Amino acid sequence: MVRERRERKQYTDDWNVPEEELEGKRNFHLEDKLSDEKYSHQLVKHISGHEFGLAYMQQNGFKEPILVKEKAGLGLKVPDASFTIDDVRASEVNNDKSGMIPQKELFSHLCLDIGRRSRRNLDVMDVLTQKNMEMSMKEFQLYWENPNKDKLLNVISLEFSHTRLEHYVEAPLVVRQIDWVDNVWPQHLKELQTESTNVLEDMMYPKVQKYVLMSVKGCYTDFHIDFGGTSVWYHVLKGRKVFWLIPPTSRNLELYEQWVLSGKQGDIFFGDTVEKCSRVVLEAGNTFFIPTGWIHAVYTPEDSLVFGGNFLHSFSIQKQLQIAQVEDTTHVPQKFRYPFFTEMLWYVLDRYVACLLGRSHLALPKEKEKDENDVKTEPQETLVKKEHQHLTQMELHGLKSIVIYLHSLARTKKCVPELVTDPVALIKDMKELVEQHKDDQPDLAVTGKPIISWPRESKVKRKPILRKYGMNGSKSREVKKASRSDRRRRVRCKRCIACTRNDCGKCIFCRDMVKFGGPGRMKQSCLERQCRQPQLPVTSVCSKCEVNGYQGLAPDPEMPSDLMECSICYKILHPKCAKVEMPDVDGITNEDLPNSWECPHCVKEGLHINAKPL
DNA sequence: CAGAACGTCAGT
DNA sequence: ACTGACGTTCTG
Ligand SMILES: [Zn+2]
Ligand SMILES: [Zn+2]
Ligand SMILES: [Zn+2]
Ligand SMILES: [Zn+2]
Repeated sequence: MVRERRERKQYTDDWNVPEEELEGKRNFHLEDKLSDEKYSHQLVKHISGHEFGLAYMQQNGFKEPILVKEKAGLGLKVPDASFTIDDVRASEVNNDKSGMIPQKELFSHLCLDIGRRSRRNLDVMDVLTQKNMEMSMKEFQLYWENPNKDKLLNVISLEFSHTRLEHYVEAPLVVRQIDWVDNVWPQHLKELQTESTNVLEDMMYPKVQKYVLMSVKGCYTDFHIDFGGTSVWYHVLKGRKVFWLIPPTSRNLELYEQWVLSGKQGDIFFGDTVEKCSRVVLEAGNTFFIPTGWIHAVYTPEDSLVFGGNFLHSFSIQKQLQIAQVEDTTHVPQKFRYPFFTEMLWYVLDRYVACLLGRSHLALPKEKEKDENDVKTEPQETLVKKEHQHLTQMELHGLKSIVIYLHSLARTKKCVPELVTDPVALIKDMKELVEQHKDDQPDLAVTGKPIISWPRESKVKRKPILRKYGMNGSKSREVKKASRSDRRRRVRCKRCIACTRNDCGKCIFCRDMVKFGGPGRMKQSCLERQCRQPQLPVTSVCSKCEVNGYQGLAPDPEMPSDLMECSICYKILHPKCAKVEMPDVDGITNEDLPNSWECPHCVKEGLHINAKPL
């Protein structure tokens, strides 16, 4: 992936090279490079999806490209390959389910959706002229489906987070565990992101996590290094790809700089100027991982569809910083670089200090159960402390180099995020952290557990008052577990804080409501109005005596029902009626939910032990 | 009866 | 896991 395909273009722009020279194309033949035996030696590590976890990372770091042939075990989610538009067979065969959208359409629907929602044109590279051009998603779809193409167009910088497509794709688990965007960047900032475009001004976080690449046969992307020293995951959904790979040794990076600055990219196949260049073929279904700084070129031998993403992480920090410096010296414009690269470094320091020393220097908005008040607060005391956690050498050295790197920046280029209240104190804490960990043992650092991550509670904030309505969790055969349909539906109490609020008009359910201009299909309560004490319907009656919860009187809104509903068998009873049947056992009242207990019968049966959490 | 919205399901 | 869609239940 490249943030926006720049390649040569960036430099031709800057230097104002006449058009004619651009038309010159290549002075080498790709066929030679595709077959030449001198690229045959392998620099790529082949491992299984299960092996490539966080522990692998902590053990080995990520210094060589990794090829995983089968995605099983990676924790990667991609759409079914039948997604692709040319799987005509699927669309013909699936006539069982009537009224279904033909599979054939799905891919283009999704891609169109990207275009529609972002109101943005695609950045498309014309392979022959190496020039970027814009076109609408619709135009590209026509091109893609047209069997008689008169030129080579390549889509390699289409980031699709915050589009419909995004939910079809999840990065491999390791990546999600180490990606700084997921584990370092303040969550609330990322959540503010709405635009699906990659316009820097609208970007609230480094939006580089999910790319789709669409390339027709013959496409070629010349040698480059991924922006900001990012690593890459790269899954070939359909088609095939050929990579030429060059390790980021100091010597090679130096040569790379020269090659880029020479402006002679079209004349020289960069792979021929270095000592080692390795070629690898990726088949459909393969997942490829490119480490920081690896210089690579890509050829597309057949129409291809690829999902991938870029990420920074803690196991190649020094290299990442080194690549950032390469970008400096080759004058790569900001818009082609990792967004908020330097800001991210500050956040990294804070995250490590917060997670290991328990002191955060971030002024984060506090989320409290107290409702109502969502205000900013001071930097927080994170009271997470356990036994000593060992850091890998990679992390330790990396963190040190961040400090040095930030220190080396000119005052105006330090990019301290506003949220970082006291950068000086932060640096000081980091130095203390490094000191504390100077004797950390590498083998003890291989835990398979992330050191830095956000508390996973963000979503659980909304009280799970109605814990899991249906569901038994019990395997026991003959348990006369009431089928879920027997469960009495609850209704809002109309008195709690939530019930007395007004519809917010902004949440998904409000926006769905007809009164707010929505289609009214979801038919759900406003999120702000989710009842804290859902009641049994006033029409409920005891299953034993068939009297309601109000001594047979008319329901009084002031008086609570005296019926109890069993959270296990769902029977509704007066406690006194239950007592008659089973005098020796008491029910267990559930404090979280009004009129809820585990009835004496279920308690006696010991069924409550099956009450699984969640 | 209309209006609200609960719990569940299927698709992603 | 997350979300939207839906049938149905509940209230007044
Ligand atoms: Zn709302
Ligand atoms: Zn309520
Ligand atoms: Zn009764
Ligand atoms: Zn029961």
